[in-house]
Amino acid sequence: MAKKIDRALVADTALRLLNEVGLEGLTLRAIAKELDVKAPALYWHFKDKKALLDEMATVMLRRMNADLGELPARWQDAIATAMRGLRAHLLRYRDGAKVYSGTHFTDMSYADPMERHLRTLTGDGFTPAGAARAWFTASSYTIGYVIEEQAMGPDPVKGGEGYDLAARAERLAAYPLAVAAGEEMFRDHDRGFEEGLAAVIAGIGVTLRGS
Amino acid sequence: MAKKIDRALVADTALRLLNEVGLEGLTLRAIAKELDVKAPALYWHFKDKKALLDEMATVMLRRMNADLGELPARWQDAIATAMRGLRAHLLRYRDGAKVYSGTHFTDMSYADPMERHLRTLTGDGFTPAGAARAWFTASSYTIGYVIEEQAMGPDPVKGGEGYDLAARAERLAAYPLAVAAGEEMFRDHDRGFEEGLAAVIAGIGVTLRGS
DNA sequence: CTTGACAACTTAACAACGTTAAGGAGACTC
DNA sequence: GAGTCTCCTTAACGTTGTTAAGTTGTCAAG
Repeated sequence: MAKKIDRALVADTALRLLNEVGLEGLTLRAIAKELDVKAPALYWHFKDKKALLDEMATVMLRRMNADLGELPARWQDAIATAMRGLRAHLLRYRDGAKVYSGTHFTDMSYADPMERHLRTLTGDGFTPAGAARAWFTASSYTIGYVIEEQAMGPDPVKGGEGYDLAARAERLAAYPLAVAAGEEMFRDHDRGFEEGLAAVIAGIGVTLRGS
Repeated sequence: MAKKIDRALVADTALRLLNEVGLEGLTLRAIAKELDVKAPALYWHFKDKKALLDEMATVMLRRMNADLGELPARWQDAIATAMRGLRAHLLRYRDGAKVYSGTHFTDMSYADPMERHLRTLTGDGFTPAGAARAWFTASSYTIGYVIEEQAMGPDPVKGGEGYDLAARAERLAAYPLAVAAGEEMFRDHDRGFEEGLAAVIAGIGVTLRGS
């Protein structure tokens, strides 16, 4: 009841609430109520709502890095593991990718894991610039993928009704490839992500390594 | 003064205004004022604000497809041209990528160009599913890239002061690769996009073609 | 002409939002 | 025991998306 409130607790509570109400429903008053506090109290800990969202993204990143453990030795596995972890953590929260993307982090906890990942790449034939480019390219793919994934609604293959593919097929009867593409894109996001990720990593090896 | 207002005019005006005020400043009252009309009038043409944003994204897509012309014959060039066009149109508007991503289109004008692009791929050794995966992978990369690009602010190489790289380098003195990565990522977005795109396309050729 | 209907707006108002100003309770210091 | 600092409350402001109800213009039917 009379718990001590600090930045970490606010951000954690906000992330929990995010899963229940989504980004639209994530108001300062709702977060405050969850903390048994009135809305203006949050302004003691954060200068405005954007600062709170930045902190939430930073907490997501910290948790992701905490899950990291030993890095794989092969650079392909290092990138693949990191991107799977990134996607998994973005998917843990409703609209997680939207919250994460385009915020900038409130501390430097990202630097150490990033340095280790980049060192794996440079130790394997990448120039520093090439490693950075590889990292940014894979991250862009992952974030873009998850944004679309979360915007599409629940994965139909996992039970939930995400999108009416039959109706879509009827509207697009004149465009058979577009129909097939829809069925490819709306089904089984896990497999789809892996296929795209494999392509991105393979391409990084071909065009970015050693340049 | 007494122009006829319809959905297309509203969406076009909103897109123009977007460049002046950004997504945060894009209120219904501001859009209405631009049209010499009061805010509730917009509800005659759109059921709510989200429907207007969907229409804006659709207009962006239509303009993109209008710029399309003859498709390149090689599948690599088809994807590269399409993704450069996508990025260029997302960049035409402030927060363009955020508006575009995660909205769903209000008509079927996307189907015909998509079908033609996919046909280029299937005519070049891709299965329908492989072509769809290739398309979605490249689009995810492009959208993710532009979201980060627009969130980072203006390209420092083009004059504007986007981000203080010197201060960043000082904070991260213990992490030399992360410093180098920052300089790679914050400079010259055009070249960075091309390098990542080349990697993605190369990887698509290796892992997705003929499967 | 008048009537009536429909389309395209206006005026007025609502609840909810982010945010600020001012103040109060409780603990810690000198 | 007075003063200061931290952390929160109460009250309020201006804006936002949105709804309800009424007004104007247009046009066809009788």
